[in-house]
Amino acid sequence: MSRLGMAKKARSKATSSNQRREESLTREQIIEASIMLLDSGGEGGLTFRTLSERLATGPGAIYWHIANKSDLLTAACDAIIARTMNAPMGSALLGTTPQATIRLLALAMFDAIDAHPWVGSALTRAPGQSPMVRLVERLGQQIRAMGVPKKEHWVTVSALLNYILGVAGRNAANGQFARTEGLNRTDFLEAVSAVWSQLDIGEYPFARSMAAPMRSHDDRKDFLDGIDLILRGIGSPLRK
Amino acid sequence: MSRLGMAKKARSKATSSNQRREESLTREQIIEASIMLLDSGGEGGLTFRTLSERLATGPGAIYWHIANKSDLLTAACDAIIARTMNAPMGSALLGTTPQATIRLLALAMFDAIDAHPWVGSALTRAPGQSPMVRLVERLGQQIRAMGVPKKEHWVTVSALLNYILGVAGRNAANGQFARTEGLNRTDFLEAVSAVWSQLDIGEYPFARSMAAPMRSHDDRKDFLDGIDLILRGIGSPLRK
DNA sequence: ACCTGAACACCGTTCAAGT
DNA sequence: ACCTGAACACCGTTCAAGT
Repeated sequence: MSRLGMAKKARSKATSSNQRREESLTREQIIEASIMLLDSGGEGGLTFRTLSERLATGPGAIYWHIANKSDLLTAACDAIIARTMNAPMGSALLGTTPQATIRLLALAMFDAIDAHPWVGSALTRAPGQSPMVRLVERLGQQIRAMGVPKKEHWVTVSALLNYILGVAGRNAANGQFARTEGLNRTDFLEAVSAVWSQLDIGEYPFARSMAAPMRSHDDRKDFLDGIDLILRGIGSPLRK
Repeated sequence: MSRLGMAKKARSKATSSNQRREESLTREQIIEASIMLLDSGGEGGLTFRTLSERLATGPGAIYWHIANKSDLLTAACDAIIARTMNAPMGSALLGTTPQATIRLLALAMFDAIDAHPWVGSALTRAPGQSPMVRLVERLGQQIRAMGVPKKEHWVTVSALLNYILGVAGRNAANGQFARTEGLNRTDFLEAVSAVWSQLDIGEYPFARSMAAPMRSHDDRKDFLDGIDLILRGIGSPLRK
């Protein structure tokens, strides 16, 4: 569309009349375009062909700047996480308790993954890489501030991290699944709730009883309640 | 290989001389073969072509019994979860505390996802479907038995579920990632730990301090410790 | 140094045609 | 009712050839 034309013009203009400007494709441009494609088209929306169209080049050009698709996904994911962890909530955090800060961090991640659902699965596929490092660092500093003994740092950060990524990822998957079926999230939950409410009462009594809360629940609120549950566990003495 | 030949012979023999035996491909056969392919070749190992080779048919035949690949993955996933939740740990569970039962259930899931790493991501992509129902039911019955008030059932089951699937999934992803890089899990953790230990100390002090525990930790033990952390939270009174 | 774009070896899925 | 297998419209990735 016009976007393509503009990109092409901008680049050729830079090449012809502006020497100091980056004349060539940059890694950042590629990642930025990837994020837009992932946001609008889901995981399947990012293709070396659509991407190169958007950047007004050939598919081969991208491989000069990026190793492969997995590399590209990790980089896009990292960009989102970096933005989220460095967001200007910084000042609001000072002076409150570490618990409150953890809640804010968790909520920021929840909202980021909600806005960029593909981040959920990308994070799982890139263990130990830079997106994860950023997350662990921010959570860890609050765990330290809470006075959790060093021996428990690893378990504590792992419990929080996995809960956050687990719920946020599942929430995002709900949204994507709903979109695939052509429903909005409310209608989707309505539909799942309807199915659960008709489960065999002898075999699935508990799951059946979850149909009602599923229909009326607030994803963000429940997410925070779970964080509180874990924070409570962190604060409690060991049972045995 | 010989397996292919055998399958072919068995089916043609059934067709020619045994009337009551299933002459045609069944959904179960397809799912079973899919599980084997997924186990040995990872997510990319399941292909309609490899699958139909293994079943000694054409790719089109599978579509008579299965809607599409997503349907196939969910069905394979459900088969694993069903087996895991109905495993003969049943008798050992009676008479112990609900907490102990939850630990056993969680560990069974951890081991199942460790043995079938593709289950982790398949579960995320099929929210609200039958695999999930089975899990929620088993966990929920124990939550009831613990005397958790009804109002907290939803949050509690969601916290446990997400922790279990989150950690198990991440653990499985570690294993797969390592395999892709041609390492075993120990060497992989060693490598990640080495990278983390060289992070900038000003920017990532906490993540850096996690390098050591990452090298020496026991995945299953840490997983259980996290479960205990959450169980502790469930047992504690609300803070405010 | 960076880009082009055709080519390769795959995918999931469909569908006329068979039995 | 169930299967065959060629065909379609895609993928990610490579690589000779260009500038």
